[in-house]
Amino acid sequence: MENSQDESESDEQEQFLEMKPLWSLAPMFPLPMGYDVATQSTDPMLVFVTPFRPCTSPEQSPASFGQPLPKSPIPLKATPISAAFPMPRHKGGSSHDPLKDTPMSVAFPMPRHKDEPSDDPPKATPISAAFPMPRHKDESSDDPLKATPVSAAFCMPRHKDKSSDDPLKATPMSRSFPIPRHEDESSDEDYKPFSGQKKPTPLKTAKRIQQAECSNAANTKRRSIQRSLNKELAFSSFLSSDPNESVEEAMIMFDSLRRRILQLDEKEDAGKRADLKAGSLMMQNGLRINSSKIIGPVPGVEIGDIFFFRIEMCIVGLHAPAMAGIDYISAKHAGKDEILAISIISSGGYENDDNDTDILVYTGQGGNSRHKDKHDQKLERGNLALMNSMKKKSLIRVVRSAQDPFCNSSKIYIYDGLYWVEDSWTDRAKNGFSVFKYKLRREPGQQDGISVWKKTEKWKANPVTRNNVIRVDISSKAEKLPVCLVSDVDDQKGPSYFNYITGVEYSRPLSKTKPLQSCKCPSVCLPSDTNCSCAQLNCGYLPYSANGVLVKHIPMLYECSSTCQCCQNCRNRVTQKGVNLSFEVFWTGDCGWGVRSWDPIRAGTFICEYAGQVIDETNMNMGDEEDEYTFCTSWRSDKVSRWNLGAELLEEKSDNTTTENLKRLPIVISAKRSGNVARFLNHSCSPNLLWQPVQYDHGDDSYPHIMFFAMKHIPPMTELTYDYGTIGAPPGINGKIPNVCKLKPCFCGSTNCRGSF
DNA sequence: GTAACTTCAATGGC
DNA sequence: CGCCATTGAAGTTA
Repeated sequence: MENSQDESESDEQEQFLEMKPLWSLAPMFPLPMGYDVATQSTDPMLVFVTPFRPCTSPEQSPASFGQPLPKSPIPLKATPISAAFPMPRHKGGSSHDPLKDTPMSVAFPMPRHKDEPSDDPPKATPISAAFPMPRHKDESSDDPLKATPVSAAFCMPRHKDKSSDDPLKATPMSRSFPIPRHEDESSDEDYKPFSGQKKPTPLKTAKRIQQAECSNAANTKRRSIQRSLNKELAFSSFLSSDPNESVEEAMIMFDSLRRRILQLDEKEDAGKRADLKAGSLMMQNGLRINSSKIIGPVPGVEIGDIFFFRIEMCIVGLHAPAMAGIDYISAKHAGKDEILAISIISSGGYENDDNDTDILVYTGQGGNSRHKDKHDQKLERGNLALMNSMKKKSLIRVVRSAQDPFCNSSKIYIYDGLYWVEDSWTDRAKNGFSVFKYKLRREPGQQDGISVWKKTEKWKANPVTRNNVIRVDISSKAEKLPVCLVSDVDDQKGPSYFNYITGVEYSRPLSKTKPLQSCKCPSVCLPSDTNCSCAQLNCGYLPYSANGVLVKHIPMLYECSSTCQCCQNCRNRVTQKGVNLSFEVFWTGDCGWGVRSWDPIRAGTFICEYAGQVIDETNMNMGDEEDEYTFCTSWRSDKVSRWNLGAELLEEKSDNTTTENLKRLPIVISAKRSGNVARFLNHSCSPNLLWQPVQYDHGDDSYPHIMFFAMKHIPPMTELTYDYGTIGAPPGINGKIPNVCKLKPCFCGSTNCRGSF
């Protein structure tokens, strides 16, 4: 994986090569950066073994060679544009550029919402108040607030009374500061954020109760479960000063909450709209970012970032309205006499499907309510804002949507950067009423967004259309989908030879002390069935959501086994069914070969197993040299525990058992001679994958399968990485293997990079 | 196909 | 005018 590439070790490799022809295409190559390969060791994670899977044999698939591609091997996700400020307009118009005129204004905090939680929720409140805020560059302003900049900051729950210091008036910026509140935290009731009613305000108590009663009566059958956050835990979140990290944390927290709420609700047979529950819980607790509306890029959100729910874009400040497709800044807050559009979401209804991804024809809003009479669209609200933006040549963020390839009923939203309105006219909708149309053009010079999707969709349909393919399928059909080997850089022929297998191979028998789990559930295991013995093993819940995503990281995950009575469609069988994504192994440059996916990946999705030969740590000797193709469990990233944070916020008390109980396992897996795509996963200090021990085919818990899952939503063509390193390498290994502690320089590029691993 | 749900800007009362 | 409670608009999700 990382740096030292295969190529480095020539000697050994040659031997391998000789033995197997297969796809030996890849002879060795010069070492990339001069590392001494021999010393590289990875040390890391846990490991273990599992049942075996036959090694696949190698019949090679015909390698196809593509033509040279432009080089930019990796679409870096650097933050494009200036992360902080809106870009200068392009051609004419600069003078009108709203941005220039009033830069600050864009950063104004939005008006608060009256009923912020503060008043009532004794429980809900505090949280955010303590967060430091992330800063970003706009500080420039002369704003007195200097200290903490701005907008980027989290919005906190505010309190209404304290008016005097009300930020609004005096210094707009300040609003975004977290302000701890004390007083009224205690309100009379035990408010739970997501009760059926809307946010209560004290004065409305009577009405609220009334509403609640009504709604309870109406909902006898589908109970709405109230949940609240554990404040103490919430404190620890969002501490980063880096907008990218803050956004990441908010997104991770949201989905963790959402998955856990769904899991809890399903157990009580009341699951519904967990996205809204998680979202409003965060909003009401001030756990959101970039709440001040701004024109231009949103700090921490990059072009190409994907979202699976509308409310996610609201939480990170990309697009505030919960439903409306056009977000705009009101005249008052913009300090102007007109409202201006700041972002739109194209849901796909009118998408012109030319391959021209720089143009978007967008339909205005309104006139199409299902509950009221249809009518002509009016030039007001979003429609008016877009018209004003056209006149001012003001930039607008555009979010496009695509069908989720793994879920027919859902959509994925892709942030595609800045556009400006070039033209507008009225048109006649199918229902006969008139609608506004706006032609938007993408600002040139931005990194790829939706255009990446067009390419990957084509490649998925036919991998040969991918340029610079070295081999169409290095798995030789061992995987359900081809694993493409590509290099957008000349001179790379491929990694040295290895045998592609999809699982682990054991060198000695596993302990049979513990019987295989076997539930008696008929058909499929159900979340509400408290008798399911498999659910009991997994801390009392089915570990996956209905769509197969991992809910929480747990010490050991037990999937249903061959002795369970449930069928293959049971939701508790996920990793045992193998890889489901279209991967490509590509040349990264500094980090050697890496892995990325042509599919968009939702947080919690199963990625792949760490396949290889299981070596018992205690049996390792000098001959078993640790190298970059070795997996062990010594290093655990703290990000893994943070991945569970949202879920833990819902618990009555914080039991850190999940993460604390993780013990190092004796298993060590070597993927040097045999392995799968996982052997090419690189290290990153800011990883997007985590590994989870999983058992389904044997009872030896010291040697579980090591399964990788996505920690966040991962756009197509983004490198997949996990955090591993030598820090914390087991003493046993250190003693036996020289050089194991030698750190390798890290090129992950994340802001919190440790520099080496 | 329907039901249930959200946030925010605008409005209107005091 | 300022404050704030209420209303209406917008569409997504399962």
